[in-house]
Amino acid sequence: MRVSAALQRAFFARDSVKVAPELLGCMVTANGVTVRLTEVEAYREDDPASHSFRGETARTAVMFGPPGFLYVYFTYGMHFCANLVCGPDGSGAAVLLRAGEVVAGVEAARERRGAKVPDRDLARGPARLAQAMGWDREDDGRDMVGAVMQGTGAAAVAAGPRTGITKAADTNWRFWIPGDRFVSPYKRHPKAPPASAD
DNA sequence: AAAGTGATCTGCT
DNA sequence: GCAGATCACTTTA
Repeated sequence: MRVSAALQRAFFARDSVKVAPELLGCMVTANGVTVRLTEVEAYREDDPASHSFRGETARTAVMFGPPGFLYVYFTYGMHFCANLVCGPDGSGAAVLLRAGEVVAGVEAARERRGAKVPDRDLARGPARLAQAMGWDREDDGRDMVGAVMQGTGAAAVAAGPRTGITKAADTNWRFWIPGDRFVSPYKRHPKAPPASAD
């Protein structure tokens, strides 16, 4: 089952913090691989941890564009990560695709990730997921409406602090399917201030 | 715990 | 323009 392009665009046009948990359990297909999302994080313009926080730049242009497009960025000199752009056109919000279960195209995914990578690790981690999907800088700005399908959904959703960031390290905008094996381990950034104790 | 890697951003000139 | 810091990560210890 799939909804119309207009309805799906409207789905992404909402607040990324609302959209993120609803993406869990959804299927995303690209380049011969389909993943079921198990872990995502929300970012938006009023968020110090977001690339969009300091305004639009050449890199973040897609993030400030219309919703439903893919924002791909390159980091740490070797990794790509992928987001689904959210919010209305002109707002800098997106949902980072952090992990998923490869449910179709395992062979294609393993070809990109490496022959001896176990199924569990094919897309468990944002850069791993992007590599499994065959995404790189050329996919920045690609229209994802039609590539995202509602799956069986998530039986439950957990929320907690986002992984690997130094700013806004206690904002609970990471969402995952509790108990799912295809969720990456939480790692606080070594330079982030100690966790708040509430 | 820290290296590896390079684009990007900031804050100077 | 240019230097220095930073970085939504992965891998190997």
